[in-house]
Amino acid sequence: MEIKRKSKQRDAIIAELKSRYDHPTAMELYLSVREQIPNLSLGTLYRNLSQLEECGEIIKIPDGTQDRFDGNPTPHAHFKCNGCGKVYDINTVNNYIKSFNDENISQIYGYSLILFGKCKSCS
Amino acid sequence: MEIKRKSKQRDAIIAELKSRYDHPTAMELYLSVREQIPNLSLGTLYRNLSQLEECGEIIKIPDGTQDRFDGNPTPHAHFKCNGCGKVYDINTVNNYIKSFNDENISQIYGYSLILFGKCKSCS
DNA sequence: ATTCGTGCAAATGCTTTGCAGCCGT
DNA sequence: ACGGCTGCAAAGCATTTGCACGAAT
Repeated sequence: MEIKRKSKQRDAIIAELKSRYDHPTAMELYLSVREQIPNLSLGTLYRNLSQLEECGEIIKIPDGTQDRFDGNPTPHAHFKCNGCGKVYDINTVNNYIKSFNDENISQIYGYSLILFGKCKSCS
Repeated sequence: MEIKRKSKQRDAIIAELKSRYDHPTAMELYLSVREQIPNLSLGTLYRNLSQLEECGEIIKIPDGTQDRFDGNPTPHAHFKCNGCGKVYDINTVNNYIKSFNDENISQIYGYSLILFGKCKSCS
């Protein structure tokens, strides 16, 4: 599906997602955007999130439980702390992954890497 | 939750999962194991899968849509082909990831890496 | 005998979808 | 005015859970 018109709902969703760096779940995002657009529908949120993901504006992070969303569409890795539950960005692996070679692989379009462990402030 | 007794259902689930290398979804696994245990319940399958994941016997692969399961608990990367939908194992990244360093990270327990692209036979 | 594990079915929770009306073009 | 986008509510689907019974120790 493609985006043909603008809407204040979608603008607010994008703005909210790009302004924060905590990789919210759909519900967290919903609650935030609702502060500006009180009658925003959850269906609209999901419809917009999948449209935006499809056209590469945002990315979806499967973290094992719920999906999370990231306003930074450049593929990058994530680190999830078992202690505090925070999800951090990691940018330095990118080149390594992209140039990765394997007998089965012909082309790599993208990836999702999530590390699990303990962050410095939790240990 | 911990495993206290043995059951033929769990044995069959483990055996099936360890004998195949295609990273089945819960439903695919259910249908296979049902050939040996026709009245296996889906609830039992899920209960066992999460127990086994918890005690490190198997791992869960979040691939963006449904979860898949892997009988090889050693952390390793996966590659999913957009063309045929197959999920391949990749073992060579392991050392790189495990030794990875970042200012926020204190310890890495495990990771989930999935690459998306086209495999050789699909291009 | 105890109590864990199972089958069954109902419940849950996230996400998707159908539809009528609204809004951007 | 046309057709996409929205809100609402119902539906969908994977997964979880409550309960009574069967099975392992």
